Amino acid sequence: MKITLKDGSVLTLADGASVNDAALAISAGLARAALAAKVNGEVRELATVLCEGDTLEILTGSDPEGLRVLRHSVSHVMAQAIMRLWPEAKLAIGPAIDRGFYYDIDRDGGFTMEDLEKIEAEMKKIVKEDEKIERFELPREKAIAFMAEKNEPYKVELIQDLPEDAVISFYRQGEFTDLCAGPHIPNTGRIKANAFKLTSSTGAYWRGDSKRKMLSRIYGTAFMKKEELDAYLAQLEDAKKRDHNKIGREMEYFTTVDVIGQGLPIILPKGARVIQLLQRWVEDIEQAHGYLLTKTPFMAKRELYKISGHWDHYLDGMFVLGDPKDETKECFALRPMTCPFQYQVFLNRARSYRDLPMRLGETSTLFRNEDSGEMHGLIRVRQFTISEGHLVLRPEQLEEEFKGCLELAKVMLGTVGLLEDCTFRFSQWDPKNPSNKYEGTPEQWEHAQSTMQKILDDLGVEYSIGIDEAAFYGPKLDVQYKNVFGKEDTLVTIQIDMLLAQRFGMEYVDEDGKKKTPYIIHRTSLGCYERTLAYLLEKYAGALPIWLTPEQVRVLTITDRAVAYAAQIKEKLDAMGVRCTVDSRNEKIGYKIREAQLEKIPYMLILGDKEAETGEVAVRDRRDGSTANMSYDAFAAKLAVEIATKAH
RNA sequence: GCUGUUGUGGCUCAGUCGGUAGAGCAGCGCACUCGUAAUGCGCAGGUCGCCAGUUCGAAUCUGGCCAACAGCUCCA
Repeated sequence: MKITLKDGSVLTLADGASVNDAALAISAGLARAALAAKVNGEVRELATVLCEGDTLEILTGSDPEGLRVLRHSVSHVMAQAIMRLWPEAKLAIGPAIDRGFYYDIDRDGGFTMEDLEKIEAEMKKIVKEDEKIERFELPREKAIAFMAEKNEPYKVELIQDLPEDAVISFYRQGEFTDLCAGPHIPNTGRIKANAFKLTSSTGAYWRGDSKRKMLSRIYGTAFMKKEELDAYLAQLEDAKKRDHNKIGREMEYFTTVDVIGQGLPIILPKGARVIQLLQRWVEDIEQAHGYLLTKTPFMAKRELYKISGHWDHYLDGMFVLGDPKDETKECFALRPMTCPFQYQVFLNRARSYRDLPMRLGETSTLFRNEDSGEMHGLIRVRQFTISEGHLVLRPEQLEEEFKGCLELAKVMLGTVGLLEDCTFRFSQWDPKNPSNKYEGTPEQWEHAQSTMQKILDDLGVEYSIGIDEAAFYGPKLDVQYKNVFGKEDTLVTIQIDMLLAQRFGMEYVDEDGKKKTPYIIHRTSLGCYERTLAYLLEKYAGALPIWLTPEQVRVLTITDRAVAYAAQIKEKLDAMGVRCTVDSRNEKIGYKIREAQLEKIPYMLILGDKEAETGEVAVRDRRDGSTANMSYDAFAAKLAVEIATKAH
């Protein structure tokens, strides 16, 4: 028979040949490195028998899909090791994930780091035993009985929840058998004993449901070569050095204090300056894009939130002042969003279609009573300020205005340098959501979502779909960003809302003299300033682009004789609006340079007798430590260009 | 909220068996006036996260609470 390989070439094999035979026919080296294969586009294992006309791509550790198969098998080996060490443990699920794998296990007391070492040692034995990994299938009832007999209640539940017609497969290696759809590598010996590592142990709810039991999850990762594992672990360590929560505190951008409370960071002068720069910039750009700046209260009576629906959907997340249940007394709540406040601007008087689109922008501080375990540095806090905005629209303006919002957000994210690492998520409702989260009719949702989809497709936006990620009033386009630990959060959001205008009685008089209900877009342009600052610190490892950095230039004197000259230079820099300080302390120049370097100040001007005499400045560049003597004017010109172009 | 780890001067950390706290850096003072990543000497700084309990005696043992970190769940 003939099969087609990835590069288009045709391989002739005996009938009944397997993927492994094909790999051997290509080269012995490939057969040794092979972990799985893509047959007609589907990931299959090496034992798969090929058919005439199949297309074949052999997968090794250098293919992401091959690595996934390997890691999935390593998770089985880990489960086997755990069952050898602690036979009373109960297995839940153990998939491969982006950076490795995990297995959820029910065992009293969880696992300590010492336990992980024991497990690793046992895993190495299993690798050495080189057990064959074999697949077999069982009919539903037998499969349930099999796992019940093994006293694996989680596996029984998993099988029971499979569709009636599902193929129920198992994988066996030595004495260990696990319920699993596969595919897997052919034998445990193909795992490199020095190229996997168990990285952490933590809690995770059974089936991701916080009402159910918390199991112990062990995370690990695996590669084909020790060097790849070492490089990965080194890269993780390196990423942690960029953690904004560490450098943001060390470099004095923010801090937290016990007596103020969780999720309420103190933004220190450097952080406050960066946020001020961002806010001014955003407000100015939005003004240029036709936004009207508003300033609305931080709190309102309970009645406002009842109209908006937040009282019903969001009460737990709000800071309430007063007794929320006592209807005889006034009760206020700090705002968790700006929508109903900003709508009052529209409602201020009767509106004409000529007023639309009405683009309202506000640098808006919000308060959300997050659960105590959710706070994280500046990324997840209880009080934060966003570049909020609401656009009130005629229906036919929706598409163009949505595009405008996306373009604006892209320009801003691009300017600060974060756009290249962003991904887009189309957050949709889940009509099956059991907790009655969503308002509006299926028709309204269908309309809002199909409109958004059309816009996204027209714009050629590459996006993933997030089911059950919508707001209660409409679908969202979320711009997502990952922190140094790989955890993703929303940076910017653009939402279509076809419900709230009606609830607030927002209307406009159309050309035909009839009153109509507008559409609304909720959007942010640069998102939450605290969060954006956090990501900027991580992206640039604390060395922010020069237009944003709190201190752009530091003037360092070599001796007291240069102090007067330094003051002259500073005066000139001040006059051009450069953020600059003079370090005229009586310290050695190396000491001052070291400090400025650690503070990641872009330029140092080092001034001594020579410079005072010639009227030049010695410019030291933070990035490479290079120095060059030049006239002040030459430096000022270069600096002005870098700041004006917002270089990064 | 849940699981786990952690909490000692501003920062990084030491502190043995329960006997009342120690270093480096930073800060302050003095001397040095120095050419591209740490000059020397000296001084000061802590209710050991908070509150109870056990004990003759608690940084150390027990409990509760608070906060920080990672993960889960939730979310901008």
